[in-house]
Amino acid sequence: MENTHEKCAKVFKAFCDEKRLAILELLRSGEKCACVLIDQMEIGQSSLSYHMKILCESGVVDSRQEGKWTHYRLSESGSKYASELLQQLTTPYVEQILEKC
Amino acid sequence: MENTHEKCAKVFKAFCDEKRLAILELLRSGEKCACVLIDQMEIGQSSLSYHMKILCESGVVDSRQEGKWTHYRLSESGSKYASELLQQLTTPYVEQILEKC
DNA sequence: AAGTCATATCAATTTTTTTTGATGTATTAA
DNA sequence: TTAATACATCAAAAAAAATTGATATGACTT
Repeated sequence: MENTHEKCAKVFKAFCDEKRLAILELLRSGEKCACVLIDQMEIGQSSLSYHMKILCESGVVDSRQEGKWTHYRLSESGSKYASELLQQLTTPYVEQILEKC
Repeated sequence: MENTHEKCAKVFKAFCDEKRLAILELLRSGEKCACVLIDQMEIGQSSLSYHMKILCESGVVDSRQEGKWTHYRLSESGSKYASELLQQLTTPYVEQILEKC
């Protein structure tokens, strides 16, 4: 049960950091390889790798290996999942009031 | 522009921590005062206060003072805003391809 | 096979977040 | 007016996250 919150928190880690938001913004315009992201983000190589891992673990980003390059892109299914989760987390839960017969 | 990411990240801080997710879950069943949350969360008073501040700053939670009590509840407008933001952040941006005449 | 390139991972350090205990401030109760 | 309650805020400590530099790995190149 508490593990649920841990997994859930992991999804939103993608969005709670400025740099990761900037990366997501770059990915909105299409798949990018790590080297391009490093250039555009002005960030160290291992630092980018760290953030990409968090983004992939959130499910919001997918990666694809092509030779020595790694390409990253937004995951449609992951985004949909995050969106549904957010919805669920913020929707009031109304206890069913049982009417007397 | 970069300030945008900072503000945006703030919204999702509400959801990237296990304890805050647990608090949100409690609030789904209706407004609660701090003392009730402290009881149910098994958390220190100042620690709860800290988390409630983050939740309120995210806009997802509203607070209401009543005498010496502070009541917290989910904000419908804040939740909607978070949801729209998430949508925007994960929607591919397709550059308009101008067709030749 | 040896060298180079793209990236992941590791350990150490720095920075940020969270917790804790103490203190301050209203508000209500006696 | 004194005491108690409910909470915010502060400063110090602890814990977690992020950055950095070094090293490792696996693919292409020569």
